[in-house]
Amino acid sequence: MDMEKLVALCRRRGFIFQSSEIYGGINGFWDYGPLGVELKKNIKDAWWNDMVRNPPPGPDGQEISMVGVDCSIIMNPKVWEASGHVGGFADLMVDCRACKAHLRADQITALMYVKNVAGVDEPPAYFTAIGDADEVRKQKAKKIKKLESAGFLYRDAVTLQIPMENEHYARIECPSCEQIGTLTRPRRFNLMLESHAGAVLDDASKVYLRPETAQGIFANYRNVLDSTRLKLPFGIAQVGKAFRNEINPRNYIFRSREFEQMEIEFFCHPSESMKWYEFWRDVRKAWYTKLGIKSDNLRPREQGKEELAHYSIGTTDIEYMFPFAAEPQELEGVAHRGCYDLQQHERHSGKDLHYFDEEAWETALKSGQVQNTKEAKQDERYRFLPHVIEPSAGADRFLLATLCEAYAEEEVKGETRTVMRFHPRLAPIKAAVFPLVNKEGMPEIAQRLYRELKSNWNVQYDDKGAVGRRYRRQDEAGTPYCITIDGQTLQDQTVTIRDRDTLQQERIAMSQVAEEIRKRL
RNA sequence: GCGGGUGUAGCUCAAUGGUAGAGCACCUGCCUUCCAAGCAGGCUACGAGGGUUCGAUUCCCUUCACCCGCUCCA
Repeated sequence: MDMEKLVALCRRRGFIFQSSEIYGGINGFWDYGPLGVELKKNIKDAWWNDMVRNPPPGPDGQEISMVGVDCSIIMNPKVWEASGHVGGFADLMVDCRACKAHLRADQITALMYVKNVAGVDEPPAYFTAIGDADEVRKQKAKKIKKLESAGFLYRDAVTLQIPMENEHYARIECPSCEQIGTLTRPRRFNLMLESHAGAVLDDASKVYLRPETAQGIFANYRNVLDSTRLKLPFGIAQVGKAFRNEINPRNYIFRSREFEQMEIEFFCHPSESMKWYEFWRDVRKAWYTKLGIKSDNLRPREQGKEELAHYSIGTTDIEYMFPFAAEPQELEGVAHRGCYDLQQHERHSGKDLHYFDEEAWETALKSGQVQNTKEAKQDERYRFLPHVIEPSAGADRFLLATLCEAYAEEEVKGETRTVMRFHPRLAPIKAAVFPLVNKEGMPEIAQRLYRELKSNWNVQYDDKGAVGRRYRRQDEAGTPYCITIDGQTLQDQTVTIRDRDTLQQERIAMSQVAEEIRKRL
């Protein structure tokens, strides 16, 4: 599939426009047009319905408790200190002044070689490469051999995120162009977008646009618990905008600076966390398949140990094989975050975020296993920080996958037909109503049917041009059903319903149209 | 962020140092009884800013956006 053709169709049909296009656009920001907003809304509604209001049964067939929140985009900046996004947010980066390479400091390993003459070290030599010490040895084998034969000995291996003295740092070579002393010192790039709340533009008024919706959930975890009578395990969900100051937005809407997330934080007892992690991983993958993503384009990928965030016990990326990339790209990450987030917020806020399992406590008390003392209540069997499973999905990324998956061109009677094969549940327009010709009372009947249907669904009426052209127009919009009022309708009150994918028409009673659409959606 | 490329109508493309033309699409009307038919008419463009020039869409500079490669993607 050709991305350029998809982008052109999305623009032509009003799915996606570049933001601020009349001013030349702005890198990393996109607008959804009339069809795009319907598609996106359907995606978010499907997620909310299938995950929050009516989630699938849990691993043991039990009902799952899920509730939602909708938090502010701007929060107290301390939230981002606790979450680690301020300061620790971005990786340390180094730039090469000579070859302009832009590299992650922690991925560059430097091997130090020193020649010791009469108890005094000569200036050291460094060899670097992207990767671990073995990688450096492999890449620089020849040079190292040469140096060793000159009497230098291996002394140490460090990554560039370790602070270093100036005279040493000046002898580091760029792993890309191999020039010595051309690397800048490691620097942090702030990937959070900033603003100011309040009239005065100073550091005290500095606020951040949230880089993820998750922290709003953690910050409200206590509130939700106290206001709902929820018992562990349970999930809190949120759909909303998030912002990241991506250095290099690319690939259409895949990596934008403003995007929408659909996130769940599922809180459970530590001993059950692996079970829930596996549950959500499987549920989330199945959800994409159900909504029309072919499973061979969908790759769940367990992250390797070296990729994992330091607090995570396990993470699965659900990846999709986009046409613009050779490797599958992440649609959603299902992360086992342990108790990291609640622990961080407990430390930074000073508020108690532990969960007290009253049921377990009562049971233990009744059976005489414990004494009713303050100390006993502190036992981690009854009082603990819940573990968290986080399925975090990108709404825009799934929308893009949906577009890529739906796009099809095919030959119909020597003509090329372009059709968006959306899952009917996601299709922006559910049905279109046509009078076959604009006479003999057909438009009036068609209008009446149109008005009836649009009280339930997004439906279009079209009487312009030949009927074949109207069908093709709806194909590009991905409308699953087209209903045509023809001469026979005047005789027997039947209409044809045409299927987008098979092009087959079926004749049904006009009074049954709404019921038929409901059945098929 | 670096290197390369591109930027003329909604789309695909053309021409030109003297302010632009076609096909498709779109709109109006006629015609049309099932998959982009036909006829007539119509709308719409030199990405932005600056410079050179009597005059710039064309030459130069800057900038913005997009594409490809590298890098990055907490």
